Amino acid sequence: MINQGERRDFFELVYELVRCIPSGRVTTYGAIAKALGAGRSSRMVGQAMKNNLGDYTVPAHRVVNRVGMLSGKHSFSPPEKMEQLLASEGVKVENDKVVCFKELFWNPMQEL
DNA sequence: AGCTTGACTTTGA
DNA sequence: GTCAAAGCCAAGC
Repeated sequence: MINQGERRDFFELVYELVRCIPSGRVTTYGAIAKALGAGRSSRMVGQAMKNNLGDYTVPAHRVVNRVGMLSGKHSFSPPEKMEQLLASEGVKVENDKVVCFKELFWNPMQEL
C-alpha cells in the first residue's frame, strides 16, 4: 500500500506513485488518481506534477492523458524535453502521442 | 464559506 | 472512428 498515512496532501501521494513508474513505461492521470483512491480527480494529478516541477523530482514525462498524448509537455522547461526523456527510455513519441501506448501503459493497481 | 481553475474522463451526437 | 458538452475532485484565492 502506497498510502501509509493519508495525512499527506494528494500531491505527495501522486509523487510516490509516479516515482514507482518503471522506466520505459507510461501511465495515465486517471489510473493514478484511481490507484490513490481519489476516483476522478485526474486533474489534480496534473497539478501535482506541475507542483513537482518546482519542488520534487518525479518522472512526470511518464504521465500522459488517457489517449497517450503528452498533454502537459507544454509545462516542461523546454516542451521538447518530455518527448526527449521518453525517447531516452525507449518510449517512442509521434506527434505528441505515445506510440503503442496500450502496450507501454503501466497499470499502478496491477503492480501494487 | 464560496467561486474559479485545471498536465482529465466520460458520455452523447 | 471523431467532435462537442457536462461532470468530478481537490487546491488556490
